[in-house]
Amino acid sequence: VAGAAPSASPERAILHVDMDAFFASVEALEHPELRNKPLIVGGDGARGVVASCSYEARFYGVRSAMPSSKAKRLCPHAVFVSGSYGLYETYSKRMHDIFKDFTPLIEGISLDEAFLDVTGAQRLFGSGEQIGQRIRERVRDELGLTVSVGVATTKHVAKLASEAAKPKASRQGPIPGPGVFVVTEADAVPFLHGLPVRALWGVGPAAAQRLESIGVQTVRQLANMAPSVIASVLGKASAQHLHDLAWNRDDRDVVVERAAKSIGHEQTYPRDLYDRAALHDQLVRLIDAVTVRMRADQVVGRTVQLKVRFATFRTITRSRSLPKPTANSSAILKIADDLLNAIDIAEGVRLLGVSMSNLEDAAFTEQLQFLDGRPVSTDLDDAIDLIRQRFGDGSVVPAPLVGSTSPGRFQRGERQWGPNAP
DNA sequence: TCTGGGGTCCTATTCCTA
DNA sequence: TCTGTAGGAATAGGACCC
Repeated sequence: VAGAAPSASPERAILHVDMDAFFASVEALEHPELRNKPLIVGGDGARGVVASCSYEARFYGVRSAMPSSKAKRLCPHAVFVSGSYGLYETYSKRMHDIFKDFTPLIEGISLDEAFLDVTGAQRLFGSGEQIGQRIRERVRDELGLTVSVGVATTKHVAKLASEAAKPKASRQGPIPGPGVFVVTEADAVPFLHGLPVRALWGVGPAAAQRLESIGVQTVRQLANMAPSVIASVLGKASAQHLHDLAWNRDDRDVVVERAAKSIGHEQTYPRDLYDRAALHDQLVRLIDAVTVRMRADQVVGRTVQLKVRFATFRTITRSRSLPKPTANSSAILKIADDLLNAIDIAEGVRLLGVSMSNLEDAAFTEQLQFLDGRPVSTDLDDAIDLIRQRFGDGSVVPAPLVGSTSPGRFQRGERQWGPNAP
C-alpha cells in the first residue's frame, strides 16, 4: 500500500548453542559415581588423547586434544573413561529435537554444537536472548545437561559469544557463567576488538604466529591493518576473510544440510608397523569400513587418498583419481595398494588412513567399467551388506582378517581417541 | 614430551592440453 | 614440427575446526 509504513523486520538473530564439557557431562550423567570428579574422556593408552574433560579436570590444566600421558601427569587422580560415541549421538539427537521446536534452520557443527537462525522465530517465541534462555532451560530439564548460548547477528560473533557465556573451571567444578551472552549489532565491533586474534575462528597457532610477526596480537590491530599487509603473511584469501571478520562482516548463512565432500577412516596403531603384508591387511579393513559408509550414503567417489604417518610423525598423502567414480572395495583396494607399494616404509608406520573424495550421488553415476567394457560388479559388496544386516557386523569379514587379532569390522567412532594398548 | 579421528578449506606445484 | 604459454585439473601438504 502506497504510503504505508514498512513493518519493522526483526533484526537477524543467530544462536550458537554449545554443550558444556559434553562427553564428560554425559558420562557423569550416566555414571553418578563419576560426578563432581576430575573426569577425562579419551584414549587411555600411550598414544591416546583427551576428547573431553570435566571442569574439575580443567582446573588442573587438562584440555581436549592433549596427549593422555600429559593429562595424567597434570591430574594423576583423574578418572579415565574411553567413551561411547553412540551414547553421545543419542543425546545430540535429543538436543536437536529441542532446537526443532524453535526453528527448522539448524546447522550442526558437531555432536555438541550447532548454529540456529531464529530471525523468523522471534515473533512467535520472543527475542534471540529469550529463545536462548528457553533452549537452555529445556536442555537442562529434559536432558540434565547444561549448554551455553551465544546470540548475535552473525555466525562468528554468535560463536564467540557462546564462549563468553561458558562456565569457568575451579577445583570444585564449574563456576556458572552467564549461560546466554548477547552481542547486539552495535556492540559487535567493540566486542570483537577487545579479543586476541587467536579467538577468531580460523586463526590457529600458525596464523597467530605469522600475525605476531607483523605486530598483530589483537582483533583491533588486525582490523586497523591494511588487508594487503595481512596478505603478505597469510595469503590473499584468508587475509581478506579475517579482516572482514574483524569488522563483523560475515554474511554466511546457517546451512541446514550439506553433502559430505569426503569419507575416510584412519587409525593409529599401538605399535609401529614395518611389515607390508600387515599394512595390506589394514588397508583391507579401512577400505571395507569406508565403502560400507559410502554405500549406506549412496555415494560413489573418484579420488582415493592414502595417508601414512611414520614413526617420526612425518605424515604424507598420496592420491590417485579413477576415470569413473566407484564404491567398490576391490577397485579401491587395488589403487590403495599401488599407492602404498610406492612408499618406503622403512621408518615404520604409525598411522594408516584411506579416504575417498570427489563424491557423487551413486544414482546418477555411470558404472565403473573394466577396459573391455564389462561393468565392475558391486554384487559382492551388496551381498556382504545384506548378510551383515541379517547376521551382524562380524558375520562376514575380509579374508585377510580371519583369525587375525584385528577386529573384523571397523566401527565409526571405534577407538576414536587412540589405541588403548600401552 | 608427544602428539586421535573425523572432516573442510587453501595454497603451491606439477602436469597436461589447447 | 618445435617452442612458448596460459589455464585447468590433479596432486601434495598444511592449517584449522570439533
